[in-house]
Amino acid sequence: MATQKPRTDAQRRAANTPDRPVALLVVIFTVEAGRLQVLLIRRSAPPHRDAWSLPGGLLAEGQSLVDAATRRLEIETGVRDVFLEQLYTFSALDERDSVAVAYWALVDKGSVQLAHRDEWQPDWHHVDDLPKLAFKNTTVVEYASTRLRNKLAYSNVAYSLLPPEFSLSQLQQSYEAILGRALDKRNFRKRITSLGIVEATGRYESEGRHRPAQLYRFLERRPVVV
Amino acid sequence: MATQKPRTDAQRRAANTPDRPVALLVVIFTVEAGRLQVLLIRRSAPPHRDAWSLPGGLLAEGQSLVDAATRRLEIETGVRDVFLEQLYTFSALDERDSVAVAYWALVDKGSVQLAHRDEWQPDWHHVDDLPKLAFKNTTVVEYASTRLRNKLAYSNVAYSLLPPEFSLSQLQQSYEAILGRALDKRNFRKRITSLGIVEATGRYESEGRHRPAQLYRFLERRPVVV
DNA sequence: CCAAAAGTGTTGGCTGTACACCCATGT
DNA sequence: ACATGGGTGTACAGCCAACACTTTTGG
Repeated sequence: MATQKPRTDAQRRAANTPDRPVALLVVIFTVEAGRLQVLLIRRSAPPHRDAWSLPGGLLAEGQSLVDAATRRLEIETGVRDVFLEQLYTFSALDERDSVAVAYWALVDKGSVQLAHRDEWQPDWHHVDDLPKLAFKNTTVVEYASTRLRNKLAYSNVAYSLLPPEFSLSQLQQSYEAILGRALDKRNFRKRITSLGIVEATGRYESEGRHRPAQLYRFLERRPVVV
Repeated sequence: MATQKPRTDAQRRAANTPDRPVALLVVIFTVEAGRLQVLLIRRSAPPHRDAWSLPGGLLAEGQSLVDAATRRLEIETGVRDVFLEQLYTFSALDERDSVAVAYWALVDKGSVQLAHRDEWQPDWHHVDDLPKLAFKNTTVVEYASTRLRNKLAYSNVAYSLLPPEFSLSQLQQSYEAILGRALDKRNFRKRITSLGIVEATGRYESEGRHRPAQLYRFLERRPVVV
């Protein structure tokens, strides 16, 4: 029967369908040093004081889900216009009767400026070496990691992990970090270039004592399914 | 920062994060007569009186999302233990400040017994010929149809659309109804049997004046990704 | 014997995978 | 000259798509 007209509190209680706290979580991934990392916040208030948890908060009045997620992402990292997608909606993550809508995002660590706060301090953590997390946030991170690994295979999501120009080696390192295994260089380059999601810029990156690398960029800096 | 301890109403209002109505929708698909159909409810109360909408309702106190979806599905169709999965969470579907969590399900029409009510009467509708729907439910149905078409390619979800024993022709007809195009018979049979998701039962269906068809069953009557 | 639906194989193209060496640069 | 990482081609296997006729049954 879907939703109806606004009701009084009395009506809601009578029907046993009270309004609920709606929480929003964001799983923010980045890749650095060949490892997949996730942004966590150190809790400075109970419950789970001093434990880590995912960034999030309650949905403000009149706020849409995607707005809340975009806002939270920008608050924590300073970045906008990156890959950000709904992940899943959890109930019973905490002891209360809340519903938690999770989003996930990919960011280029180089363009992130983490929030500085005295409390609720954010920091990056390796996904395969997480501390104890508050609530059931470990489940949420695992769910997001699986989605990311799957999505890597049939989309250009990686555009959001790297600076605008990058070498194919950098891209391959990102893939390897996420998938947790080495990829064959020739096959990787063949596949990526034949997918038509990147193009060479003609510029070269020369850093360190080796041959300069051709720089590429993504044709689209928004989600594309291939 | 995720969720915290229960707050007073005064605290919620001060933080501008009031609790919200949480609605649950279920997109229930079936296949019959070579068409993909979806279950809709005729609204007998405002708003959108006499329009059709998806079955749903507000989340009861202490109820988890999957429980609410399971319950709603059983209320409308009488069936349990079928494919049922979370689809997406929408905000701003209606004029209120609600959040709507949509699920989707696949049922075998033969085992469905539609609810009979004086009001809120449910009925099947062809997906490619929907009436005007209340709220933004057309969006929800399209989203679910897309998910279904995708999932058909790499899972055994169809187990939930057919009786326990069925012929490969029946299965193919279901696929064709969902995908909206004809499939090659030999390739279809080769693919399905080589996926190892079905096995022959040794029994035969003889109905009508033609050659009896070998009956098959799904090895697993729960979601499996292949 | 006719209508209706079941059942069955082969081929060509494409895609993915395995695999090893030479090159350009800076020190 | 050497260490570092960049860049490249081929061969084989598996998968998918196209394609048409024979068989069994009931009427």
